[in-house]
Amino acid sequence: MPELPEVETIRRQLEPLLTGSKISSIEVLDPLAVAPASPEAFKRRLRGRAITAVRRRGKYLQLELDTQDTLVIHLRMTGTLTYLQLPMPKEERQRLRLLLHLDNGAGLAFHDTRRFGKAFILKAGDSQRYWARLGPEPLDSSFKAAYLGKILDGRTRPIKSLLLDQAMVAGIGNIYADEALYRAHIMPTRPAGDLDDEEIRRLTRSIKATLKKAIDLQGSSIDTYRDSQGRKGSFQETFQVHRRQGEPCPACGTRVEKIRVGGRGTYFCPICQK
DNA sequence: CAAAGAACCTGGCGGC
DNA sequence: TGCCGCCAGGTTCTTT
Repeated sequence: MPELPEVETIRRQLEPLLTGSKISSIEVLDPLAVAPASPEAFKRRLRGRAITAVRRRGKYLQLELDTQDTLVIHLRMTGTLTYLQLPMPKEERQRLRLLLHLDNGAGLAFHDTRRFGKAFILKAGDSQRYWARLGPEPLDSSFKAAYLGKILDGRTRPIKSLLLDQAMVAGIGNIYADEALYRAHIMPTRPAGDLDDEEIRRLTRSIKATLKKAIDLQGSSIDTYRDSQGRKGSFQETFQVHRRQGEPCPACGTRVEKIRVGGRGTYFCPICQK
């Protein structure tokens, strides 16, 4: 579920709450959440550590530690991170995978219904290599039409599949790929290498504008996404096409269609997008 | 090497 | 009401 805007929303909320606080103890309720590390090894590297910074790269949240290690968390489809006062009410321990106790009496809870989410410790020496796997941040100034044009060149995959490839651009997922392509008036199925310069410029601008607006609205809550205080985002109320099959296109009134692209449900306006 | 498909999990929903 | 298949915001491994 959570894409760049959702993870950034959580990051902004947690940064002032976590920076400078110390992890006093750790509960690993689901070993799968920290696998392939053992719960013991995971806890050993975290216990007693202070959090020095809260950052984000793509859809990954990074809690930097005073050891120079980083606690990395990926929420995948259904993960949530909640900041709360301890002890937790019993009913909130449903589907709890991980709980960090902080020295100020608060806790950071990682819930995850589908159990795809992961938490792991990245050692300082492995950091550079690990993050180099990802493409640039789409909101950075380094993400320009010239870069996008270069990576699209010669590729036959649908443009949407390429936007979802984290090695090309980091942080875009199914929601924002659909919304950005609609905004750029480009069909999700277009072979990436066929886009002309004007379309590439339009797509670059659309990606940035869509993600910025989504951050302003605290992300999208279709089903399970919640921020660090358990609240929903509101960008879903502004969806133009995503999850709106059969409803009218906001621009021309034509019914929004749904197809499958790269195995993912894909929504578009057959008139406005070329 | 690029691209497509399956696998990893759980739960909700529609159809029968 | 019960069972079955399909679908879901993501990533990674395998196959073609």
